[in-house]
Amino acid sequence: MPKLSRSKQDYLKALYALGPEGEAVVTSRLALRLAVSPPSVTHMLGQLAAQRLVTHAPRAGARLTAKGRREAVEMVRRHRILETFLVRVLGFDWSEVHDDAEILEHHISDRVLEAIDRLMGHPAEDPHGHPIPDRRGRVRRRDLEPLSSLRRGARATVREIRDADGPRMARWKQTGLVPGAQVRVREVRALDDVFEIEVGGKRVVTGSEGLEGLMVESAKGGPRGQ
Amino acid sequence: MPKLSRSKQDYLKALYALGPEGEAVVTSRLALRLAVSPPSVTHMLGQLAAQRLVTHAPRAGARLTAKGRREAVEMVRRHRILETFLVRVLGFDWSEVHDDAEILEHHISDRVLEAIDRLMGHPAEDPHGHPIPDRRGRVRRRDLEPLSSLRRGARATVREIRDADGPRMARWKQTGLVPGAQVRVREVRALDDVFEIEVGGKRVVTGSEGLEGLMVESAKGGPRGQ
DNA sequence: CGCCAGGTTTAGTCTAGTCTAAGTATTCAT
DNA sequence: ATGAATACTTAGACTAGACTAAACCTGGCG
Repeated sequence: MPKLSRSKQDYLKALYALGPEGEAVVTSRLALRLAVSPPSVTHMLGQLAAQRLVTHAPRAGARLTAKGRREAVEMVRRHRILETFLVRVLGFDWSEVHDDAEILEHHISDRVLEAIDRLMGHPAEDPHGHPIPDRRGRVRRRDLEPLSSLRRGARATVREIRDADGPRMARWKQTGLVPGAQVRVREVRALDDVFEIEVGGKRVVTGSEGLEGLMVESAKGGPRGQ
Repeated sequence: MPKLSRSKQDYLKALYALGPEGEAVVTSRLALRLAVSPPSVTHMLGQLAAQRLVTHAPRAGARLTAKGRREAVEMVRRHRILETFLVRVLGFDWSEVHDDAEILEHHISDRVLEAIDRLMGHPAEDPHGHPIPDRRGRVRRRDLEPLSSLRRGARATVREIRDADGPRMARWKQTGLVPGAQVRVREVRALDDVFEIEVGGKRVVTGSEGLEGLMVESAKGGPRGQ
């Protein structure tokens, strides 16, 4: 089994991000995500299919096989361990570690990865709140929803930051929107797209656009508690 | 100025290793070192010359320009910082860190490299005893000689381990031949190539072959004056 | 003084991954 | 039902970096 090229690893990762359970993903969506032309995607899917990492029916999109998913989850594990390392050990801010992890995940050997993981005591979550798959590829799944989908009065806990845009994450961090933060929705105005929430006693007003990627866990007991 | 490809970085590093002060290095020597065919070397030297990183006169070999040497020293710095990190922080043995550093040196960003360097307090030497160039590319030069060149009765201190062969380094380490170790030459028999030395009170007998790459600093006042 | 052996360079090919241009299939609206 | 818009695939070409085969110096020896 030849080791996968960086490019192939990237395709599998993208496929996993867009269809984690083996849902079909169409060419253009993949092309967009990987910043590559559609023909390149078709071409690469052909190769991945030949290696039984995906199935590819013309015009019906591609889906990960079990084998392909294993590879993808492995990359996710690497990425998250590296981000955690960059933050916890090297002291970077979690808003600025994505790109370095993105490169290193392809080049670090298993032994170095495991040594880093051991050094940190096998963390279960990365700095953005994402669960880190274990060595056997199992991912703890949680039931989260976008903060922007909450209704007025709802309370919730921020769990994950799904984004790769540094400045935006830095802004969230500054306003207290970090994993673990308690939030309450004070006002939702669909008309002019205004979202007003309370984070640790502070009021924050924004458009729903500004919350894209913030995933929360709803507080039990419904929107009218306490 | 486009960043250099991994391959180009490797060529420059090899050129530096074989002719650190800009001495001419012939095609075949480079080909051997890089495990690549001679035509590949000629081809690549053409490109490096076009970028003013080397000068290349047909059949006279190539030599690094100042610019090329800067790049090469930068790679050496990266390599040595990474090896130090793998040993000091991740707990690897110095006999087994070369290969990982070899890959990572090409892919780690400046900011991560500097963060690692800071974390370790800007070490001056790597685990094999090699000086780490500073950020401006200055290398502290020392006056060392091969252990195998010492004469009977000479005393010296081991300073550098110039090798990339893991098992061999592990053997040295086990017999106490590590940077800083004091050695005394008890016997040299050129005829049957036997070298008998004393390391920390222990006697070690070997062929001169088995000492290739061990660099020492002669003790002052010893039999090997000047 | 010439010629052979060696290493060096030229020439042409291969692979992986990308691209653009053009062709084909599907879907949607009239 | 048919044509237009959209999306996917095919075809062909480019790049970097490697390779092999063959041509080309050049130096040493007869």
